[in-house]
Amino acid sequence: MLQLDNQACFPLYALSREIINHYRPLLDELDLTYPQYLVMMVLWESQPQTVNQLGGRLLLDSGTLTPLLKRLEQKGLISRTRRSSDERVVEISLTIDGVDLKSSAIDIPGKVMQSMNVTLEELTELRNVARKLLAKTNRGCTSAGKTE
Amino acid sequence: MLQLDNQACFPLYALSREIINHYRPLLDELDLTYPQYLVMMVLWESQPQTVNQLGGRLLLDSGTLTPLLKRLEQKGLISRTRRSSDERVVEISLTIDGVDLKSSAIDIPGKVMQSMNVTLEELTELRNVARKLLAKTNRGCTSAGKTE
DNA sequence: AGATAATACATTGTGCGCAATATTATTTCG
DNA sequence: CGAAATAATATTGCGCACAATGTATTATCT
Repeated sequence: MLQLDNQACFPLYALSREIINHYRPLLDELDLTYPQYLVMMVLWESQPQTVNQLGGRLLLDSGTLTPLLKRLEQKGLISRTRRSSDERVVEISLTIDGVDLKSSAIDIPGKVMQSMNVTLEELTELRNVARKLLAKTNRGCTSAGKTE
Repeated sequence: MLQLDNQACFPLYALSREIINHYRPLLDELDLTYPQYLVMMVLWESQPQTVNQLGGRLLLDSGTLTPLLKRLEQKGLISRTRRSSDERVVEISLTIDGVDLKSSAIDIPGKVMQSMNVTLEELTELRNVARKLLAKTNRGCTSAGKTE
């Protein structure tokens, strides 16, 4: 019928923005945007990582990441250094401040859940549905998933 | 654990972008962006609508909509006219071309489903989960739903 | 080794999203 | 009625996303 409510994509698009809006006041305290927070989270998991590795994990290209990483560098949270054995590659490492920021971020997911007034079950359901479809449409890209 | 894969928001954020990326080549043929397509869809349902009404439906504010609507106007798909009985309000109507474009858009959802290689059941599940959470976090805003 | 291709990142330009603020028009209230 | 409050849209500025292109650097292939 080509109606907004019949589309699967619109609720997804709207909900994604809505959730990020709930992150915003919490991330403001850390002086991070949501994409910057994602990059930091990936680096808190494993470090250092190349721009390519970050992009593979977050499904973002250098056109998005390069300026974002420069901003994180300016904030003193990361360092960007060319790999000596391959000057094409830029390795992203956390600074002390970058590592330390994790402790301030640790309670953000809980607070977001609370402010959105949703249960863990609902979020888990959402996550599973989204991950399933993401895996289908994005063959291989998230494959670096030795995270668990 | 503050890991990317534990977050509900990241798969949602990534999947939302991923789906929109599948819309892109199809929308390119209509010279529409995804948000522009959403606005057109809302107008195809009901017309005319004020900027506020569109924003309430799509959860977007005038800071996003005003320039977007100007671009749709430039393309000759909509007209923007101040309501004479209340000069604050801008009414958005479809032009003939705007109405006609619907027939070219009618088969987009099916093509997207196909290109993403997902089933209708999966999309329905995704839509229902997303709508449920959207309704919870967004009390009242989608209430203008006389669309069914 | 030298040309060609491939790789990794950077740059440019466009269009969102959103906060903050401005502008104009209407309501409300004393 | 006139001032203050409210409402609807517009403007400005910043940071993504993404396409297209550019620039080094490394790999490949005679």
